[in-house]
Amino acid sequence: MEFEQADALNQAIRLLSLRHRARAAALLAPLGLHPGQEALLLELARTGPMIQAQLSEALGCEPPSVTLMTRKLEAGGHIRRTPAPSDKRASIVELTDSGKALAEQVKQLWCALAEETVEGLPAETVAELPGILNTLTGNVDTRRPATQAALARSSAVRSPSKAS
Amino acid sequence: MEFEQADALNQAIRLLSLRHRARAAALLAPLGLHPGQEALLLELARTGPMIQAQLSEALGCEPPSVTLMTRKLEAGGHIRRTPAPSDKRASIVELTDSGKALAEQVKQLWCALAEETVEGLPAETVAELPGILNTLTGNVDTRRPATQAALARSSAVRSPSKAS
DNA sequence: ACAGATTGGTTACGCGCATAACTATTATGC
DNA sequence: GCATAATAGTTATGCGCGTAACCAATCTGT
Repeated sequence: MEFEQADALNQAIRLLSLRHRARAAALLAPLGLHPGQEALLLELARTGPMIQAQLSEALGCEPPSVTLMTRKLEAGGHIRRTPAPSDKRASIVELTDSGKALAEQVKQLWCALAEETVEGLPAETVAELPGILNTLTGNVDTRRPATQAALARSSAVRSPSKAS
Repeated sequence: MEFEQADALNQAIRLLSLRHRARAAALLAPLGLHPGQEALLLELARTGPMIQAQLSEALGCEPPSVTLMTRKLEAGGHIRRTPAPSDKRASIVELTDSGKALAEQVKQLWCALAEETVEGLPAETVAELPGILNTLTGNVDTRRPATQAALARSSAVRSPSKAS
C-alpha cells in the first residue's frame, strides 16, 4: 500500500474517533456523563450485574479504567458496588434505579447520534458498517481473543470469520 | 433507527478507535512517540513549516493540544519553534533534521498499520473506506467548516459533497 | 487614533485511556 | 498442606484529548 492511501485511512480513522467522541461528549454532557461511561452503563443495562473484571473485558478496556469510572458513577449514585459473595477480591457492579433511568436516556441519545452519524449514506452501506468496522478492529486487536466478546456484541450482523 | 443498530454502530466506532489507537501506540513507542504526535510530524513533513494555529486546524484538534505536543517534540529535538517574523503572537513550527528522519520512519510503520487494518477486506471496500469514514466524520463534526481541510487531506478519494 | 473584537499561544484542570507496580485473594499442581 | 501461579482491584503516573481562562498582539470599524 502506498503511503498516501495508508495515511488517508489512518487519518480518516483518527478524525472519526475524535469527532464522534466529541459529538458523543456534547450529547452526554447534559446527563453529567463523559464519553466511555455510557458504554459501561449500557453494558450493565444489557447484561445485568457483573464484577469489574467482566466489565473491563466486555468494554475492551483495562481494569484501572473501570475502577475509575465505576468510582465516579457510584459517587453519582448511578451504580452500586457490593462485595461478591464467593470471592473476596471481587465486587459486583449493578445499576441503581437512577442508573437504569440514566441508561434509558443514554439509549435515546445513542439512537440520535447513530442517525446523525450515518446521514446521507445508502442503507446498504449503513447495514454493512458495523461489520466492516469490527473487521478493522479485529485486525488491529493485539489483545486476548476474549475481547472478541465485545466485538460480537457490538455487531448487529455477523462478523466475517477470521482465521486467527 | 433501532437502539440495537445504533449501539452496534456507535460501539463499533468506539472499539475501532480504542484498538487502532492502541496498535498505533505499540508501533510508535519504539520511536518514542505517542498517538497523536505522529499526525503532527506527518503534517509538517507534508506541508512544511507553519504556525501552531494552522497546525491545530490541520490536525482537527484544539490549540492547547498542539502547544503540549510541540513542546514535547521540541524538547526531543524533532521540531523547532521560532517566532514568526510578521506576527509577534505566533511561532513557526518546523521539522528538524531528526524530525524529518523520524517522519520517514513514521511513514513506514503507517503503511504497515494500514495494511494490517484492512487485511481480508475486498479491495473495493478498502478503496471506499476513507471516503465513507470521512462522511461519517463530517456528519458529526460540529466545528467550523475549516475542519473540512483536515478531511479533504485525509481522503484519497473525493468525499461526497454534503450540503451544509 | 482609539475602542472593541479577534486571534495566537499558554496554563490549569478534568477526562478516559494506557502501563507499571502493588496487595490480597483464589486456583493449581505437587 | 504448601508453594507457586493467576486473578481482582487499586494506586500512581503519563498521555492526548477537551474546556475555561488568561495575556498579548493584531485587526476592524468608527
